[in-house]
Amino acid sequence: MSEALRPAAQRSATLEDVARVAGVSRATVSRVINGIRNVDPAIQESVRRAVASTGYVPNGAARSLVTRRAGALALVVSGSGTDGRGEEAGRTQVFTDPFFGRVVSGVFTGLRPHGVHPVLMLADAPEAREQALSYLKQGNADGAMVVSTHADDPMPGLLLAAGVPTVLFGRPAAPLPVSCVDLANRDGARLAADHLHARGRRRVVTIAGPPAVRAARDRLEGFHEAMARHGMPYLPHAEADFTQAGGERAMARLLVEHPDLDGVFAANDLMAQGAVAVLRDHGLRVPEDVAVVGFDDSSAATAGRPPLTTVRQPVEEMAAEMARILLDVLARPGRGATSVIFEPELVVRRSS
Amino acid sequence: MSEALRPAAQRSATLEDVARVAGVSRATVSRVINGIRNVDPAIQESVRRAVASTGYVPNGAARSLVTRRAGALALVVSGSGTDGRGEEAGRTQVFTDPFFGRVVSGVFTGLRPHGVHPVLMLADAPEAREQALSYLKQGNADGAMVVSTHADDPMPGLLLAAGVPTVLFGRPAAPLPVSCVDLANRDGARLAADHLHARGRRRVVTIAGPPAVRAARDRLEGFHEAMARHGMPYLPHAEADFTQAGGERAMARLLVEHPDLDGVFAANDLMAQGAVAVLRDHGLRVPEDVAVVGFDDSSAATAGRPPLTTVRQPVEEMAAEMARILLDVLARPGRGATSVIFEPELVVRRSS
DNA sequence: ACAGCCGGATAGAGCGCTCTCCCACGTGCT
DNA sequence: AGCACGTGGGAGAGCGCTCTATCCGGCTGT
Repeated sequence: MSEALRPAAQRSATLEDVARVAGVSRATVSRVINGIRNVDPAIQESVRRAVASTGYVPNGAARSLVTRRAGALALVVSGSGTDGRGEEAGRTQVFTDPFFGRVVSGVFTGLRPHGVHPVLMLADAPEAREQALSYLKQGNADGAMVVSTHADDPMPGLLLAAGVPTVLFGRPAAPLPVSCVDLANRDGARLAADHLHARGRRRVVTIAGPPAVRAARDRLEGFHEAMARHGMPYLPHAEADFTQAGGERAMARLLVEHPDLDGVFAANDLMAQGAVAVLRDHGLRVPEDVAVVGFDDSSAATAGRPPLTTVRQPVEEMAAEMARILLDVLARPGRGATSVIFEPELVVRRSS
Repeated sequence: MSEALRPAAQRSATLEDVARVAGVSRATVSRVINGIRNVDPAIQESVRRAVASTGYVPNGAARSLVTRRAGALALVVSGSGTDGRGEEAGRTQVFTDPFFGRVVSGVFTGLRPHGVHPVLMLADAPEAREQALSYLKQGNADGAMVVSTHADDPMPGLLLAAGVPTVLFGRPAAPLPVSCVDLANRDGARLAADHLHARGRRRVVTIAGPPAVRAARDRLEGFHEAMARHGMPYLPHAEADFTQAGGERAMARLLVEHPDLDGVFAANDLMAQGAVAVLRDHGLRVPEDVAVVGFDDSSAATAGRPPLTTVRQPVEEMAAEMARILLDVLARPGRGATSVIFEPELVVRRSS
């Protein structure tokens, strides 16, 4: 909480005041304001006038106290400690990733019609996790949408245990009875594999995401599986951290070991972009010499030269659906966990 | 508010319960929990045990009701309607911009030590503005940090009128008595101008941001002013929307009219990145044929090839300072508006 | 030894709202 | 005429917490 404090504003009007002005009871004013039950139109009108003249605004805390709802939902960015970088640098990394922006955008889409606002919480370290958890238990938000990066992230389990209604972006690693939205990552990787194969690429490498991230593993496995079906059981791969710089380093390493490669699949667009940059640095042409396929179809896919062929993940839609599911859980509790899996789609651009 | 609703969880423990278990009064428990005034250590201990055994968590709404503090602050992204694009597309654009991510990161830095969480609000249209405003007036957040894109944005004025403690990122267009953080944009542009001039560039063009954005105007004017001092009173410029695609279009236009240009200053890195891409598409080498200087020093500056020379705007620090100022205003109200202006810095990389 | 203090704990009055009763007054049916 | 019922409105009991005023008991000072 800290020492936050509203300035000594003059006492603002309460229901009581409005009731007095309108010459009715508190209950009636409340009814008009919340649009509940029938109230004589004439009285409604006079109440409305009283509201306007007093400049009345309902007090959220008082309302929450009795309704036991906060009218806010948490958007929790969880997992991912600061991998060696400075604390803030790691944070900037996370929030600067187009993925995060798309999630926020989608969440707004899902929440806006209901007048609910997202509270941003970062649970990247044990104490931050505790803080976030206690904030939620205090009832400051009615539920949580969790974007969890690491598979072994304890946050979903903790939230579940705390009885906080929760929806995840991405299937949980451990089998938890919790709702989620996710992408068919393996299928997406297969699309990329089939495409590279169809383009005649036979010396293909992969830049994978962190193995601790479930989506990263699924993409890698899906890709390898599909390639195996095309008769290529072994594929070199390097791991990176979903950042462009990481992608660059991985690409450089792969080039040393496999100078004759002719195709690259990266587990996200940022890394693919890094790969393209390094390939060009080495005098290789994309796509003539090396075809590159990314994943996500984020803004990074169209930002670079050439624009990336990529596997589309409809992050905004997924996030909006996540918000809708949570709202739904809150509206009628007690129903089992649901999950919505989105289908990926290949978007062919000039990098392959 | 909508129909959000907590699930029928079993009644959680209240202060009363804890008091009963510990065999003391409610007031004493409250004191222990809030760490206020002297309480006998032995009693403190037994209260703590009672808290643990009951799993007590204070109810935020009840506390807010009496303390008149929410323990949350709003981060308002204001202005910028959806310029023709779809509604969600525009939102994604805003949130995907590295600038937004850096602001969020900085806000966390400033807020974390105080256990306060940011509530994200988007005020991009009249009704959204109303919604945000009423949410704030209800006391759901104790104050607002506003990132306003357009100079004629009414939000700061409305917040001020509503008595909501406010701090702006960027000076307000109209002279309002409101605290803010900002960058010395003109000085930053001057650094860019001096640098390009020192590099011997004499046919320089500018890709400006939307004239409705104050920072964009300041950068343009500062640049022109400095160039005039170097004996170049007239410089062609094109306006764009701070996006990479916009930067590309602007660059293409400028190339048609001024095929012999040898220097480009863009009002942010995203547009600079677009400029580089288009220059290369035209077979021009950066920096040999054309030197490019961006603005912000965002992740986009180091993402492309070549990495951009740019004017550093310490967005994270600025946002953290904005949060600190707001916290300060809340802690001791009634003091006049303050402003903190940050100094830009030239970061020379390979694009110039 | 008694007034005067003071640390330590309690009682209880709200904070502003919602919501469940309950009442008064028609209306329609038997 | 009598009764059930529906409809519009009021009274008042909390929701869980903080905080002021108050009380209690033991210690000091003269």
